[in-house]
Amino acid sequence: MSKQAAVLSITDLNADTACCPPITQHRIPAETAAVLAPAFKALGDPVRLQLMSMIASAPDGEICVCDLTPAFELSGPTISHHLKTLREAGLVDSDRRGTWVYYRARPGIMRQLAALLTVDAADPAG
Amino acid sequence: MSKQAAVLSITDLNADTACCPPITQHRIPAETAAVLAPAFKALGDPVRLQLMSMIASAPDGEICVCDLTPAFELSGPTISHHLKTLREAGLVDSDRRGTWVYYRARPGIMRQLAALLTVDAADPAG
DNA sequence: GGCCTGTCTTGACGTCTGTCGAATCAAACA
DNA sequence: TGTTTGATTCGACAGACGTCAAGACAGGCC
Repeated sequence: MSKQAAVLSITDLNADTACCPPITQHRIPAETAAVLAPAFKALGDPVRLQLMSMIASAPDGEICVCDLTPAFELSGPTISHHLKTLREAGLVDSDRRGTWVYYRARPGIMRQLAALLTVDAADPAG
Repeated sequence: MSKQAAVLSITDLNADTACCPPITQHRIPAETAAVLAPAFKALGDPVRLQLMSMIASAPDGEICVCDLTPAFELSGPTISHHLKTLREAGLVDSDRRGTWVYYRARPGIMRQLAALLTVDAADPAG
């Protein structure tokens, strides 16, 4: 998969190297925006943001759905739906182990999003 | 404005000091998620993400709406609507100067969001 | 095998969002 | 003052989203 490809994918976003410079430095191409926006969108719901933080801050690097669901006053299917959204956005990975399903954060894409929002001290915007 | 207030506001998000540790370190409280999620949500649309990058990377730190609108194949009202969304999320500031309206990025909240997504090398998730 | 527990999928419903055309507001200029 | 140009607001509509109830599936235990 060449780095020069015009169209990015979730795979690229989870790579170790940054896919894009901060938005304070260059305008994002439409193709890049189309790939990155869903990730931000997935974090744009309070429930999913909390879910994401619970998963990302889990002591063992992963957390059981059975620990996530009771933390909200929402039905099981609703939590499952939100987790699916996070999964499809490439933010988390799931893994069934026996009866329970465990979720794990994907640090690569989180780094990409953080890098994109980086504000350099010397930026005009700063 | 005390730092211990349970409820945050957009003002807090634009402060220079970080309001919250990275989500890889602590679970986000519901109140914090409720304040931060709209900012991510605002960035969750490809058009708004491009608008934000055009504004944040503007050479003079600000950019005229008249330069933003022709960059998209969308009507003026639609661009105006997206800009309003970014404004209400606290991501940009607008400023009318004579005939034209200029938009400027608010680096404070961008830093907050970036800090929230920071993945430390020593994190279990990393 | 049969049952139970836990999770995910499906279908449905009300609400929110993105988009546009028309109207409105603000500033400059003749 | 009246006209022109630029940006926002209003009203409307199709499509997407968040939520739940009901059903289906996977795995463990008797």
